Amino acid sequence: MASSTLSRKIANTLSEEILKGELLPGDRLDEQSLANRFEVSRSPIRDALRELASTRLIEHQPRRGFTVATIDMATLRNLYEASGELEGLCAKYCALRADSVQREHIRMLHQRGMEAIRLHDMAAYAEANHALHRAIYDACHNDALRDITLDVRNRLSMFHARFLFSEGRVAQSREEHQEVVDCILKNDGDGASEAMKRHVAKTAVNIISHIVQDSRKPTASADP
Amino acid sequence: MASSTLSRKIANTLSEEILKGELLPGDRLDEQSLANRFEVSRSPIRDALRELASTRLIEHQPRRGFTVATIDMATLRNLYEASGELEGLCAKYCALRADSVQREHIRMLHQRGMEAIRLHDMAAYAEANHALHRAIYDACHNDALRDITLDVRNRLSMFHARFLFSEGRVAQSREEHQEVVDCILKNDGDGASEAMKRHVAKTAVNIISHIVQDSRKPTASADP
DNA sequence: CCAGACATATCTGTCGACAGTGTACCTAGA
DNA sequence: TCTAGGTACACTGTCGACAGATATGTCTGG
Repeated sequence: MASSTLSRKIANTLSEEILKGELLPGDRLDEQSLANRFEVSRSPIRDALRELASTRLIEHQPRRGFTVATIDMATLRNLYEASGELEGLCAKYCALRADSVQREHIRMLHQRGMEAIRLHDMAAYAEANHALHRAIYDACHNDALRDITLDVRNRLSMFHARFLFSEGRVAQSREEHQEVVDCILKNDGDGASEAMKRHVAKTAVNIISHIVQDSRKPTASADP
Repeated sequence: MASSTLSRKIANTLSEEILKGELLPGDRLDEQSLANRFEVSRSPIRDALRELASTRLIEHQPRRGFTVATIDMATLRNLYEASGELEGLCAKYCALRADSVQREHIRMLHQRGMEAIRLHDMAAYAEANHALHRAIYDACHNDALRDITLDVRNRLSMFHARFLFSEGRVAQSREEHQEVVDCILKNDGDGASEAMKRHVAKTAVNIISHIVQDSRKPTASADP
């Protein structure tokens, strides 16, 4: 996936690092340091940062540079609310419009997730989970809606990249997915929408409790 | 509203020109020409263009520069569908959460629109219409949802900036607004959502027919 | 010992310049 | 006259440099 320009490649690299949690919210993105690291001048770095800012993964303050996006609890709740509604919409239109190939693909991805659970492979489950959600966006037959929904999902995923699902949560998540997939395969748009909204809401509660718990830990300090 | 950096000012200026229809879809945005026009170097122009691209008002193709965004009919329909759902959500949450000041503001803006109709002042109506929709986004008490909805609305408005509402459509629009506002003032979330979706859908049909009609006109060609 | 002012250093915003690529025009041949 | 090839131009991507602004660290006074 070699993009043509340097800035595009750099933007992709930084994007992945943020989504993987290698760059954490609040981290400064220094133009000079990045220029040194990628062995280019500041120009392509600036272009890449502006491009990344468009996805809201990083923030820009005039004369203060770029930082990996941070978030307050209120915005996090708002984003999860929006995400639930958007994913619900995708699920609804998916149930009403997906063709047979797309339905089979969704069924298969759900099964792959269950297989990962059986093997207690949490990384594989996270992968299958992500793929399932994406397949639903793709099958809603509305590219604009798909793009918006995916942007919100990415914005959220960068904040819980470092939290692995617990086995208990995964089992619950599987059941919720089951409902969504059943409704989609039955062409039940409203059912799929409601099931997906419930699923996202429960995920939100789970993640938010993790974050609250995490923020109570004392920050690491250098002891002599 | 003087922003601190040159690029921010330039981005705002260009954004307004696109939204007003002074720059039309497909127009090339030449870095050199813009640099000459604003009497700056290409650097702040590049920054401004990248920033504008984040709103999807303009498009960027590597080594081919920036152009004012164009759209095909399928994407237009998708955007209107997404817009209807998003505005419906804003209306729902607005009906459930708006405080008394916000409700009064919405009622007032609706009345201002009706006053504009009585005076046959289409420009004032367009202004009041836009203000009413924005007030509803603001009162949904979810900034993330508001931002997403506004972005979609702006993306759409650049394509019908040059079509003035007909008197007939305006009268119809007023009735649809009445339904939405009534539901909001009654705290009827689902009613407001459905009314708003119907309103956007009818607007979409109206605008799309205008655009189809417009595209059938022969394009102006230089006759010697 | 703490607070505030000053000086230093780093970083961003902006500028001008060069090289490579894409486009358009012009010419030559069928 | 139309097509194909080549050439020239214009534009974007990238680079290095300078000036203004912000943040940091230090010093002095209370």
